[in-house]
Amino acid sequence: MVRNRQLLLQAATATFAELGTEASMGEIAHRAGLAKGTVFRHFASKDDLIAAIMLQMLDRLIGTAERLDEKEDAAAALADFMASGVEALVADRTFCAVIGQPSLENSGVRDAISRLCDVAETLTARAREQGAIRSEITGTDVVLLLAGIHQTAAPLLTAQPQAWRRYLELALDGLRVTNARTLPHPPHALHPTDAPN
Amino acid sequence: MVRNRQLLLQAATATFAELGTEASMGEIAHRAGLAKGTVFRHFASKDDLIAAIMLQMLDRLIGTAERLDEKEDAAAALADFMASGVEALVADRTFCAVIGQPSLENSGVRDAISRLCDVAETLTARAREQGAIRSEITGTDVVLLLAGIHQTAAPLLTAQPQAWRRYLELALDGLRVTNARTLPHPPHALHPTDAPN
Amino acid sequence: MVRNRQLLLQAATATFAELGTEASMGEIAHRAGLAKGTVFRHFASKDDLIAAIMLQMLDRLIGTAERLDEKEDAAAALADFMASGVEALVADRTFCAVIGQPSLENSGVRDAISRLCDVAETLTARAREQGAIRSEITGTDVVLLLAGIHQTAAPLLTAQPQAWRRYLELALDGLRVTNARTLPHPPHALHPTDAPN
Amino acid sequence: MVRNRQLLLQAATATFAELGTEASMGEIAHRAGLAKGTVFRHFASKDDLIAAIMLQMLDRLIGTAERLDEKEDAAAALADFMASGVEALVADRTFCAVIGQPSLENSGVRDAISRLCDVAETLTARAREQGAIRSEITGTDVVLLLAGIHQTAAPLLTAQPQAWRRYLELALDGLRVTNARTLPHPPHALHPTDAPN
DNA sequence: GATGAATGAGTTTTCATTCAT
DNA sequence: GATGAATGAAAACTCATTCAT
Repeated sequence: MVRNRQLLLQAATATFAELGTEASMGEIAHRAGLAKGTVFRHFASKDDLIAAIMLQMLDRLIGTAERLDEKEDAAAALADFMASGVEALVADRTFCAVIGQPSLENSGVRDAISRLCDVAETLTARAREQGAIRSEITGTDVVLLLAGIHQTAAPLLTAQPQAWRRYLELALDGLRVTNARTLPHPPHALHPTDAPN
Repeated sequence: MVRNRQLLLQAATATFAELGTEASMGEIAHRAGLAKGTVFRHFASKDDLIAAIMLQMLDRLIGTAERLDEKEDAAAALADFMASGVEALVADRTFCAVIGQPSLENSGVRDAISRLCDVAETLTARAREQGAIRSEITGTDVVLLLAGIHQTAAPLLTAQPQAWRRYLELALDGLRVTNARTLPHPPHALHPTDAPN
Repeated sequence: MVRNRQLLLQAATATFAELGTEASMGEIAHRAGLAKGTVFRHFASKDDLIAAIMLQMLDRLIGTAERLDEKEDAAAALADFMASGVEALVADRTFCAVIGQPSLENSGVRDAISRLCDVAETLTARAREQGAIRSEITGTDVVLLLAGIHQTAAPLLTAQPQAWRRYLELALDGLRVTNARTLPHPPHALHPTDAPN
Repeated sequence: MVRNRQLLLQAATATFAELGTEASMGEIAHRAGLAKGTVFRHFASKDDLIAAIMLQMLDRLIGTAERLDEKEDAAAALADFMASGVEALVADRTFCAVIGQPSLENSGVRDAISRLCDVAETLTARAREQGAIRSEITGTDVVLLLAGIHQTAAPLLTAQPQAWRRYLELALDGLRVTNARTLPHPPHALHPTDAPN
């Protein structure tokens, strides 16, 4: 049933957020009020479940980016995008843990990350053109920063759930600096095999 | 034997850096050229071993900070400290993974983090007073940023091991901005439960 | 539906032949183009399904024996019967695997095996009387030899699908010897618990 | 400890003989009076355990063959070898179940089977030369017959543990026939990739 | 002190079987 | 009658931890 799938995704998201990816499938089943076997009926393996959660979040974030791209003010759109992104990570540690592991060789997730970088680049390009941010910043930079900002605030998560706003603003201030030296390392794509440009 | 303890710490650091915290005690023992039982003679549990590694790294970092505090140029000292810190994280994923988990209820590590925040605050205060960075930035902010910058570059780690330099510079640029709005969330200590001083 | 039953028996026969008795009910349902639940509507349990397949094969073999019994030449009839029997086993490993397990306490199968031994005995008796085979050989011996001959050639099954013919002939040569010593162990019925007749 | 290894091999042999290869590692551990983990300390996987059992039996059988080869009377030596072989199978069904599964891609076992065929061929060759058996029979035929004879008697195993002697004699009588037609299918090696001859 | 064999709880995953639709 | 979602009892295998030698 489609409702059980939702139940499982919710339970898994919450469980992974709380215990990390090492949380057991049994725990997730229990929290969803279902039997172990049912988890495997919906997601063939633990990796599949993790991938599904990440895809869900990535798709949401891509949608947000596309909606924000219709805004006139590119700088505000970019800031809103980053706020949405960090907030999504705060609600679900899984994303962060897995985005750094290239071992998750899930093509669906890889593709979604590429798409996310693409829409981020669209937003970023407009902000660059409007002179709102440094000219050297790419969409991939912006996506990478999401996880970085989240991580910065993560140790405070329980005591200060909104602390990420402080570090997001700090990062935005860094992006907005226009009279600074060129950054010391060139930008790079996350999955450079995607397309030769 | 005190030499075995060193062997184990080295092997464990390398193993955790490579395989993450899920690496088994057996693997660590093997890499140290010792038997499993010996690991438990030196470290009562896996968590203890992890804590010892973190302590080692934190102590090194505290030492670095203290040495840098003797420098005249506070801004340069702070930048060097952050570079050392991020580099240490890059060399050892364990730190990052654990710092966000308040579940590591190890008082030794908590104390060391507090001390690190203290020396970082000393460095930061001088930079603030010299007008080199925003007046609202605290030592804790700086410590938190270490993990954040590392995480930002983490997905590129294999392909671009030096990418963290790009994001460190970006963060420093954010810190150096002086004409920006006040940050939206107040600063906070990492372990506010410590005795109030 | 009676047609679904046929579909299932065919699919199960093929599946067990290919994958052995460990093949899953789901796989069988899938190959039959039906749902798992339907398998259980037709066969109360996996053991029941296996028993049904064996019954089918045994019935076919009994029919063959009855038809061959009308032949004049008893020796040829017996040889043909054995060839049919071994060929049936070669086409379906299940039979062989299960015949040796007294754990399959299925009375239908036991009865069918008894009937098979009976018709085999009819054929064998005529061959004995015609002096074509040793006088001490029983129908049960002949039935047991079917599985034995199949097993002899089984390791070559993939590379040499017809190898059983070699060992069938060898066995027949053994049966035809008339000047040999009496066999060292007396003949026995397969299911001596059957009503004494 | 070496004694536990023996305990496990014994328990596993008995368990597999009784329940077939589907018997669980847990059951084996239990029968050996050891914990589950201990089984895996001695045998890395279930397949490894099965392979170890088969190797043990094959090595014993090879030894027997070599000893018998010193006998003057080649026919008697061959008969003794076959009796030993069938008896070994009767004591351990595992061998039979696995010899037919080329899926057990264990090179150690494959090599041992080859060696067994080689010594069997040595025995067989002498019997052939002494005119005691048909000239077309190979060592591989003899090895294959071991499992076949065992299988023939298998259904009687509980009621008549010695019934295999009846079918062994029958097979020997087949081998001894010298005035029979040539067998219909040529002989073949079990692992023809071993050496081109 | 060091060893490594033994332990057993815990993990992912499979699958026969049941049952509401 | 048919379906396939749900179940939960195994199964193979891992690993932190203990302890006799």
